[in-house]
Amino acid sequence: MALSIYNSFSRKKELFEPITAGYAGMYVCGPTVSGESHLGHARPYITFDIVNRYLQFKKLKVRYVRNITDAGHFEEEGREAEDKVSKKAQLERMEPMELVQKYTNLFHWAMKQFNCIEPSIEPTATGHIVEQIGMIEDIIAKGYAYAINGSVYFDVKKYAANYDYGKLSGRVLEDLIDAGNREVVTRDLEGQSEKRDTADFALWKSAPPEHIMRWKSPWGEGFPGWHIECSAMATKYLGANFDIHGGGMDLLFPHHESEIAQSTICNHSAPAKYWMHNNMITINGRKMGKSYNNVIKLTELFSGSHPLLSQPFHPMTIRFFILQSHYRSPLDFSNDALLASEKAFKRLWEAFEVLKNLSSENNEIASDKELDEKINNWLNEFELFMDDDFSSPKVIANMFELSPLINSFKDGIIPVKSISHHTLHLLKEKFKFFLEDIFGLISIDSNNNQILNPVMELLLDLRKEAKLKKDFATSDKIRNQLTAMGIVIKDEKDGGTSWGIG
RNA sequence: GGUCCUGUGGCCGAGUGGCUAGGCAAAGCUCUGCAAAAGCUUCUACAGCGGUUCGAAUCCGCUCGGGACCUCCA
Repeated sequence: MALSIYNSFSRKKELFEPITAGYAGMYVCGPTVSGESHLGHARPYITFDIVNRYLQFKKLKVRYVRNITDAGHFEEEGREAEDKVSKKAQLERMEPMELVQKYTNLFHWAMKQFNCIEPSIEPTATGHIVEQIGMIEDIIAKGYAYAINGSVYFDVKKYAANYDYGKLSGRVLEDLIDAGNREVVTRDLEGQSEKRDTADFALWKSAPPEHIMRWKSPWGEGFPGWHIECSAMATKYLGANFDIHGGGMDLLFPHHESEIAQSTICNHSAPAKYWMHNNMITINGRKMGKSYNNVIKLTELFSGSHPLLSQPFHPMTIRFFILQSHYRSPLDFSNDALLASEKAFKRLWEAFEVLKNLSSENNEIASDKELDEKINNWLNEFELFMDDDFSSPKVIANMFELSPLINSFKDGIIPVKSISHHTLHLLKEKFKFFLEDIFGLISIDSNNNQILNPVMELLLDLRKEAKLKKDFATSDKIRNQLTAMGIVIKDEKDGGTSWGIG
């Protein structure tokens, strides 16, 4: 019953104890909507969807906040750089909110495909400029930030002198400064020279004349820094202290470290009690990311339109693929791995469908006590495994242990009476609950076609008649042609026939 | 250069010092008019070297390989 979560802050698994009994506040860093989401982005949102679902199962009232980063230094790929210079006619120019809207819509669509539950609040950075400016003013007033040339920077050196800077990421300030001085940091950051120290980060950036996104502020026209938006929105909707802060491992530094610094100054404490970070999706061992030029967009996955893909992949296949590994392990993408997941998921789902139709009247006593007990053990482990830092792969392994048994019950290889009706009931209940409600998986089948169903029934009837007359030429013709069309026929042990696409 | 992570069978992936994770692929068998599906069986691995221990994939050290972060990044 006790849920343990690996806390990146302590680098240990810790018992999850909500700050306020019965409630859980969770903030997850959402997408930057300046481009299309790729497979790597899918992981945190699916991971924290499971966390959200599981916390609710633990009888907690969850407030799940996931932001949309729609402010910053935006450019859309492919568009002319000069678009940014506002000398074109209104309709020809790139309207920032148009870009943001396009990718926000696409993101929401993808989340729906993945069957992710919507967050309780999905705040946008542009909708919280006032709060961000307020927080920056507070930090300046407390002496931990300075304004220069219309920009505001956080004074990391001063912060580090009084607080534990780098605790989350295990970083030492001196190393960062060294790195900066040694010019290991190759990228020439805009405004780097005006900072007092290379380790300082921007809270507010002055916007050059051609910059498309700009707001008025006490320091001139500009736009907010990346880190402050999360701090401002998290504080507004979850308070100074909340339970879980989540995101990808790559956000640990500097993003989350900076959030801690900002919140510590404004709210006198680090924002979250538990920090959760999912690992990266890799491709040929390398992190999938824009800068590596190795991304596979979600639209490409769903449609199969990428040179590395042999076919389209259903969103549920991808969800299952992600659940088959632990969220803190790196997960290597490949077409073969996805094909394997697709088959595995189909097999598991078919067993689940079979299970729904099993019944064992009022069989009070299991004739095979050992089997009955084994099944109960596997089922009990579902929750134990999830309690252990959301070990979804282990739950899935147990489901695969149960699948051959379910199929054997159906085919009569093992009599259903072997287990008590109580155990069967539990099996049905837990399988359904964990598969659908916790893992959020839904049927991949598209068999519910109003027109196709009766047609298939007719064809299967004709085939059955032919088989009875030993007219195998006809029965095989029906089967083979259907196979060629991508419809698979399965003859059941009881004489019936089922069919499926793919 | 610094900090951290990691190296598991053909492939993907769990692994809390002692008892077969699991999936995909492959092979054989059962069932079947033949298939498919399903069931059963086989394939027993932990980068290398050394150490701790009654016992190590799991702990420690070294070597080699891969990766992440230090810069926008899920």
